[in-house]
Formats: sequence, C-alpha cells, structure tokens
Amino acid sequence: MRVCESLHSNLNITPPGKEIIAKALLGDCKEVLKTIEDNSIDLIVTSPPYADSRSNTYGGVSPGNYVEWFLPISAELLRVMKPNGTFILNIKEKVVNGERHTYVIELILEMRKQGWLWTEEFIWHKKNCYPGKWPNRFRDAWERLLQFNKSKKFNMYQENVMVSMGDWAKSRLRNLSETDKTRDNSKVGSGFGKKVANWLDRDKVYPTNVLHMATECSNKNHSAVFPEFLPEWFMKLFTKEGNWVLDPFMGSGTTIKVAQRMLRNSIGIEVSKEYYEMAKSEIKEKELWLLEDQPVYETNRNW
Amino acid sequence: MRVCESLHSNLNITPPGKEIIAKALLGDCKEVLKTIEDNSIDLIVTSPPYADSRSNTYGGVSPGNYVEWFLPISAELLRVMKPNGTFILNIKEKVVNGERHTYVIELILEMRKQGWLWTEEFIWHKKNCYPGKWPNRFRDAWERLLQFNKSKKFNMYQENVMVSMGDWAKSRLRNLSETDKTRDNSKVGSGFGKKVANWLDRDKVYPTNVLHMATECSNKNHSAVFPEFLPEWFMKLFTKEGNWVLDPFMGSGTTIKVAQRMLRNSIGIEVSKEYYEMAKSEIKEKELWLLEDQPVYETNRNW
DNA sequence: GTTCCGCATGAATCGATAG
DNA sequence: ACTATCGATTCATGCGGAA
Repeated sequence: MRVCESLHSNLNITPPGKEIIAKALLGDCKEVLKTIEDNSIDLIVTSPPYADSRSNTYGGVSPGNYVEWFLPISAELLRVMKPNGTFILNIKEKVVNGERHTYVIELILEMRKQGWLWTEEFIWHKKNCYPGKWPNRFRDAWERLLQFNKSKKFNMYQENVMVSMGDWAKSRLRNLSETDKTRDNSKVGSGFGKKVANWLDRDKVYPTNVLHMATECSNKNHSAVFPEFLPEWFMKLFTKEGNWVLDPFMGSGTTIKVAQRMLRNSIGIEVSKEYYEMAKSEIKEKELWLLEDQPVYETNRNW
Repeated sequence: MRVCESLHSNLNITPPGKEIIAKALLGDCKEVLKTIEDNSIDLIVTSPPYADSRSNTYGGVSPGNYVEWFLPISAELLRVMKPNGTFILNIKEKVVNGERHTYVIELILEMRKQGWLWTEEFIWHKKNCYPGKWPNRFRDAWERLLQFNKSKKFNMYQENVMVSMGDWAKSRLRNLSETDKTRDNSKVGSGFGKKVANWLDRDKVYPTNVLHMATECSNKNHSAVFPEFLPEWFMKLFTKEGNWVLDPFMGSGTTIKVAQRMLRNSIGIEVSKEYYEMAKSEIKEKELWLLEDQPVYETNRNW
C-alpha cells in the first residue's frame, strides 16, 4: 500500500515509515560530488550541458574540450555509485563544421578506460523535434541515452516498464492462451507469487531500447529540455522505493522532483543559483512515507 | 516522362536514351574495388557483414579485428567516390561480454583519419526486431546508418523524400498506431499510375533523421535483412537518374536491383558465389531508358 | 472477395555445460 | 580460466488456409 501525498495533507496524518529525502545542492558538481559517500547511489541520471550550448548558464564548454571537462566528473560518479547501480547519460553530439563532432564517442572510449562498462545505448526518439530546414541535413529527432555500469551484475526491474500490447495483437493473443498455458506448465515455476504476476502481465510486453517520448513543451526557464518521462522511466527500471538517485546537472530539478513523487531519495547538484532556487522551491526536503510493496505503475504510453 | 519496363516489353519499343547498367562482380571487394575508377561513384550504400555473424559466408570477422579489416576497404571507397558523393554505412555493434562493443565508434574515428567526414548518423528504427528476453537488457530495435562524405558540399535532393503532411500528422496523433503504421509501411506500392498532382497540392514536410522501416521477412536465402526501403530511400535522397551507385557487400543484390528499377547505374560486389549468382539472375545487365525529368516518387510511408 | 487465425521465423543474447 | 556450442527466451510480420 502506498500512502499518497494528498492523504497526508488532507487528513494531516503523519504515517509511520521512512523519510524520503530530496536534496538540492548548489555548486560545481565536480567539487560538490566529493562530499558524497562512496558506493551510495543506485541510479545516476542526467542530461549535462551540451557542448557550446547554454553558454550563458554553464560557461560554454567547447566541443574540443568536452571530454577533458567531463572525465573528472565521471570519475567522481564512478566512485559514488553502488556496484550494482546504473548511470544513464543523455547526450547528443553537435554539428561542428558540417560534421557530427566526435566528443561523445570519444567520451565513451575514455570512460571505459576509467572503469565504466558501456552496457547499452538507448535511443530517445523525439517525435516532435525542433522544426527547421537546412540544405544538407534533416531535423535531428533522436538523442543518445548511454547506459554505463560498474559491474555486469546490476539491478534491473524490467517488469516495471512493461507496456500494454496494441488491440490488434491483444485480440490475437486471447485465442492463443491455451497454448501459452501449456507452455507455462512446462516451465519450472519458482513460486506462487511469480505465477500471479505472469498472469497479470499477460497483455504486456517488454519495451525495446528505442524510447518514444514527445519532448515536453514546458514553460520553465531551464534551457535543457529534460522531460519527466526520462528520469521516471529509468527510475522504474533501475531503482526501487527508498533507493538513491543522483542528478549532477539538476537544472530546474526535474529529476529530484520525479524522484520524490516516486518515493526515491535524491540528490541534485546545480551550479546556477537561479535554477537551484527554482528546484528548491518545488520540492520538500524531507517527507515521511509508508514504504511497503512496490506499487504497480500503470503505463499506457507507447514506450 | 518515365518509360517503364512494361511498356518496353509489351510494346517492343526501343526508346532513345542512355543505357542503364547493373553490374554484379564476384570477388573480395577489397580487391575488386581496385578495378573501379577514381571519383566515379555518386552513392555507396552497403550493409557489411556484422562482426562474428554470417561466418559461414564471409569467414566471420571478429569484433576485435573489425576496424582493421574494414579500413582498407573504406580507403578504396574513398578513392572511387565522387567528391560530391555520399557513403551510407549500415552497421550495429554486437554485445560482447555484456557490453556494447566499441568497434563501430572506433571505426568512425579511424575513417575520419582517412579523410572521411562523419556528416550524420541516421537511426533505423526496427519495430519488428529480434525477440528475446534477458535479465539485463531489452531487445535491440535500432541500427546505425552512418553518413560519410568526402567534402562538405555534397549532392542532396531533399524534396524527393518528403512525406505528406497528412500522414505525418496522423501518425503523430495516434498513440498506439505503431502497428498500423508498420502495416502501411509493408505495402510496397509502386506508386506508378497514381496522379502526382494530388500529392503536389498537399503540404509536404521533410523527414527527420529517424527512419521507420520494418525488416523484410522474405524467403530469400541471404541471411542479412537489408530491406529495399533502405537503398531506395538513400538513392532518392542522394542521387539522380543516371548516377552511379555502389554496394561493395551486395549480398543477394537488393541494392543493384533497386538501382535498376530507379534508373541508376550500379555496381555490386559479392564474395560468395551463391549470392553472386542469385543477384545476377535478378537483374539485366543493360537496359535502355528514356531519361528526362526526375520523376516524383510518391511516398505514403512514415519516413 | 474479405477478414481472421495459426504458424514459422528472424543481423539476438544470456547462462549453463562441455572440451 | 577461457572458448565453443546449445537451449531457452520472445514478438512483429507475412503467408496460407479457413470462415
């Protein structure tokens, strides 16, 4: 059972249970990260400033210096992340002199030298990407979501991001259920609870490594468009309630706000005072929640 | 006006005009490429054997040797391509020891040292990707389509791949329409005979750098699934009628077959005698066509 | 003729087993 | 310890046969 926020405020109940913490820290993450304990973070999810963009807020890292600038930060991230944790890096290379710049792929190679495992590359397909026309290229409708890990054994809760099948497939599946039952019987069932879960998830399929999420058109002042879907999806996939989530480039606080809503502890770091204040105003630093079983999050979206 | 093949054969007319050539060459492309003239090819589009796969037909290049194996070939490709031509490389890295292998991104860096410009990376989103379930990763539903050029000034005919606004808007609005869209994609309509005027009246939009194409599930014996959409789309985008197209890993001849249908001259190279024969049987080495204005290819697909 | 259903099958990947 | 092979897993698609 999950005690929701409205219950708290409306009924003025303080439930028994653990505190959920959402910390916003002001400063350069390269320095601030040093104050975080070793092996303490379950999920790092962030969208760092892209090279040469947002220069007014982040000082404009040039493409040529990007790898050199990022490596000390990724070294700290490697230190603070738990051995079974995951680091999701949302990034896309800019076009420089008519070419895609190579700083992202160079970064992958250098981070592997630091000890990171490059486990997977998800694609964020932005259906409503920014309009525009150029003589020699089309609109850029995708970004990289690089998954790095510290070890091959990391936590992953795939069933939390399963998506419902389309109607067409569903109607087909119903008549196949007898066959499927037989198939299930042949398996060595591990437990009662799992059987039930299998039955409930019968209409659902696992997603692929291509995510379809429309970019959020919010009016917030943060220049990087980092929709709530992104941290939410990866929190479902890689963390449980009460786990710790870190965003070293917090911006206006999307990640820690989502973390609080999903009952994950979180730390966000932001160098710009303006964004830091914005983020702080939208979260409560500590909240009490009753933690029990994992809630089942309904997902109708076409992820 | 375009004189179609059926007209020729049915009416036994030999039109005035240029020959369209489709050459299939047998041998290792590293060697065979040396027989091709400098600066003679407008578009190279190919899907080389992936590392460690198709080992029975190509001798199985291991991930660790992939870059070393490919570089002499890409050097030849650089030589034979026209200065304003384009090279499209369809490739995806395998998982090795739980990690995405780095041979593809290393190849990009090495090809740039050879003189290639890494202009763009298209994403091929494969809705019907290979099934499977693993504890630590989802199904892989995308491949890279790397665009390389010799100079910043290359030929690009964007208007030839525009998609109609109606279909674009429709696909945007529907949430669960992936199945339907894919279903539409699979209908390979020739478009011949439909009134072009209808389409010219409508608003059209340019596509993005994310392509949606289901892999063709045909009965062909070639193990690599290289759907006709792929070379067709890039031929529309980067070549005109009468231009020269090259596929150094021809396989069963998809590229040169499409080239012939689209009135482009083509050369395909294949090391396997079996595939070479298969390709040769499906094309006519020389055909006469009346070449005039560029035909407008209708596109209902959601590219 | 349509529509619907059953079935085979892929550019895959993991973990266990065998040499 | 390291490599090679095998079985199990899973789902979108086209095709053929049936209603």
